[in-house]
Amino acid sequence: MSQKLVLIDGHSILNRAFYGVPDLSNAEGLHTNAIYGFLNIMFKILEEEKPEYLAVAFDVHAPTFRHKMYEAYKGTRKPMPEELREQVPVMKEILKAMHITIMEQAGLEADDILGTLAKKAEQAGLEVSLVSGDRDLLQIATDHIKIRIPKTKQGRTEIEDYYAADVLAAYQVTPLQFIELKALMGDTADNIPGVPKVGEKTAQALMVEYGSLDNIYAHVEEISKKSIRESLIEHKDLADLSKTLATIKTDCELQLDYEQARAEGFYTPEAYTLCKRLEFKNLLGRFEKDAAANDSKIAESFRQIEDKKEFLQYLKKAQKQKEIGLWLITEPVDATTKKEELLGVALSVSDEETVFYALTHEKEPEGQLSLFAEAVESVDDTAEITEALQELSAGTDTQIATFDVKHQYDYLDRSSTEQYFDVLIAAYLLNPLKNDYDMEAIASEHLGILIPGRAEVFGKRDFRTLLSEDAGKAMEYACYGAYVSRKGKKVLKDKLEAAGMKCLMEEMEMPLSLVLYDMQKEGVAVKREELKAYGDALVARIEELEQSIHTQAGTEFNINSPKQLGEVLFETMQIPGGKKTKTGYSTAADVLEKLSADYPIVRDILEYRGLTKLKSTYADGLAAFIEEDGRIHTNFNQTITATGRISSTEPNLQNIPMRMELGRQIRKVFIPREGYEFMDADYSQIELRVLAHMSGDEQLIDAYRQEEDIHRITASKVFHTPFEQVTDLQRRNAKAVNFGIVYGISSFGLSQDLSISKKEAAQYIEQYFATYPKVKEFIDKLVADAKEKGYTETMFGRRRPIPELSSSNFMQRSFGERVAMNAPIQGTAADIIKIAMIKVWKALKEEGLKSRLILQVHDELLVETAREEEARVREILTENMKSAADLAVTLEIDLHTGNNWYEAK
DNA sequence: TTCTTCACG
DNA sequence: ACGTACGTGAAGAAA
Repeated sequence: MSQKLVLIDGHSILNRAFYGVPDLSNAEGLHTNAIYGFLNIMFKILEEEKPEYLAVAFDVHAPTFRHKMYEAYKGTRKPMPEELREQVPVMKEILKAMHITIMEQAGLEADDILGTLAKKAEQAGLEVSLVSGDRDLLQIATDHIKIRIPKTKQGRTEIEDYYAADVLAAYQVTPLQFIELKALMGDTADNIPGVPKVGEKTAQALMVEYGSLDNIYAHVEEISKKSIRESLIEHKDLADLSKTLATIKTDCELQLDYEQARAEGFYTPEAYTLCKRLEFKNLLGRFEKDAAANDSKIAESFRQIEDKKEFLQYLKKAQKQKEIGLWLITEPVDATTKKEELLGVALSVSDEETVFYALTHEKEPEGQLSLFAEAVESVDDTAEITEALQELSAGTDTQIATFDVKHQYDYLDRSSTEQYFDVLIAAYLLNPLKNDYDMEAIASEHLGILIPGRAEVFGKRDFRTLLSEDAGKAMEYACYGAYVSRKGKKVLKDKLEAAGMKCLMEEMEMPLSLVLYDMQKEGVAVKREELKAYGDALVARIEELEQSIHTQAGTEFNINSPKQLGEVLFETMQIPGGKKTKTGYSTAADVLEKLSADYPIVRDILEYRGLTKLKSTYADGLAAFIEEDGRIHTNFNQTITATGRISSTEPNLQNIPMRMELGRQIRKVFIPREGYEFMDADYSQIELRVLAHMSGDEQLIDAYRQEEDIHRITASKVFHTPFEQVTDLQRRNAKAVNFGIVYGISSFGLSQDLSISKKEAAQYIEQYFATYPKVKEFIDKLVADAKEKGYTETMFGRRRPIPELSSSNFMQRSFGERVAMNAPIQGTAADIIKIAMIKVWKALKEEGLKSRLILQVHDELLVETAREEEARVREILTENMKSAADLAVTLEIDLHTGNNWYEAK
């Protein structure tokens, strides 16, 4: 058996894959569909052929001789879409990482490289498979050179194979004649003009009859069809040019280094890391076992300390270190609670030394006393270890790098945050668009090292199980955490500094992490019984509505199912209001509301929807989160949002009903503890004020100086109406435009919101911009700057990348533009309230007050206030919120107190 | 797991 | 011509 060479036409396959694979992108916003498709095709071919050698050819972007000839003839080539262009360098990077030979040479097209290499290999006695999406290559086919054309359809890749005989069978011409066939018929995709009026059929007939281009012209007078004959004669120059264009060179000065082109050693750690970054989860398996061998080098320096005394001494010694990495592993005590216990401590002091200690926990004796109870020296050493950790982390002599510090404050010194650096927060600031920031991702993206992933190590096990089942793995996993934290700090700190976010990190996010920790720890008291009663009260009405809806529909169905509901309303009942979504009928509230006037059943459905939402999400949902202390401890997440806001989960306490009275009643179950009251302060239109400041628009700033209803003033200015005569409608419209500006205005969006025509909406916007000209200037500049830099920035330097801005897709690009307008405004407002939170928290703490900050809802702070401290807390909130930022307009707040959250709003 | 809907700012 | 307002999280259904 002779040896085999696989040659791949890089751009052509990438192109095929780009159009054949649905749009994909990773968390960085990089499009990846073409790369994904390419790799799939390549792996498929490799598995089929098992070749000895492999090379990929690319065009160099500089125009080649053939292009120039063509461009001289007719314009330029169609540009490559940006989504594809950005994938080319990454594709090459991944091929390089896989040690696959890339052939490219200025002045040579990929076709010529492929043709030359194929012919040379054939002469050397190899079997050649040439993979391309381009039928042009068929002219190269012989008995030993197989042209393979992959077709991607419906996610499946099928490959058409052509030896010389197959070309003859398919086109009735030999591969060499195929060149002239192409020259006659042309190829728009390949920019070969061809002879006008000669298409595939005519060209084929001519070639079959005359055998060559020369022979056709020798007998051109015999051609019966007048129009074809004349076109051939008139456009002989085009035929000749086309032949030159269509001919692939096979005699270039080019050598393939067969040693380097060996088809082996693809699965390198670099390639694995890249695949991971590109989020090709199902390709990762190919790399894993080879990559695993490489992991162990770092892990060789990891060790476990078994003896508690030894570990305590180690912690003491570590206090002399200036920089350490520390990672504490905690897990909930059991599935019923959020309460966690400390399971392990990993400490990394240098590249050579990272250690791990596993804590022991005394377990309650179950059932009868064991005979061996005396023999088991199982004591809970949490207290001792915690004490040592507190000592280690107190003061600023030892800088501690860690991952997710908020989850570890239980065991650390909390008198300041200056000694901590959280690589999780740093990674978030550097790119807030990612879905998760696990240790593996940070290690690979920022340190370029490969570490075993959580899923890989744990499977479905938790850390506790892992410790008992595979202590070595558990130790290694924990140590990686400390190691990556310590190493990552240096890199991330530099990156933050370079991006101008050092201050944001050190003075805003790190202190905030402790504030959020305290808020979570504090929680908020909820009246369990009242919440239950609220839910029960809903049930009766829900059941009544369910009956009524089923009766009116004449059929029993699941009202909660949009699919069934759509079918019942728009098919069974024949209610007009047609399709909307790709999966079926839309039954969203705005659709149903338009129908509710005419159809009683629709009114019932809307009411039903509202009530079941309250029951499931709030009544039942919240009840499940009340802990033993009678309080709900939400998670405040600091590394989720794209704009810098914080988010709340398990449960979400940032979306408790407010706008509708019935829902709002739920707020009555949130109560202060005995002897306390709630004090709630929210910023008044903080985003619009931020807009006024950032744009510097004198009119808008002036409007705020008047301390009057801003929407009314806007209406007065925009509609040229005296302030007192502004109608409610005018005010509502002005308010919608104000909101629209903050969201990244579009006439369509505004028209939807106000139920007016796009044209009218556009007029409002125009008038608004005429009133506030600098606002227009400002948001235009935001978009322009973002396009140039690829990201937007808040007043405090927080960045948000906007990859969509370079999209060739209108929808995506428009989205990017709206985001560019919104993110700096929403983000700056988020920054301001974060500053306020830190200031309020500090003031309460420094003055030794009992009152506590417990909730944040984007522009609102809730303080559980000791009654005797009311006056002082009022001052603290007011002062600190107002002075959180120095803007051209004042920051105003609305502040209320009450015996529950309902009263305090 | 993904989609649809809906609660909040 | 394209088809949306910005930012979240949770529940239930469908796939």
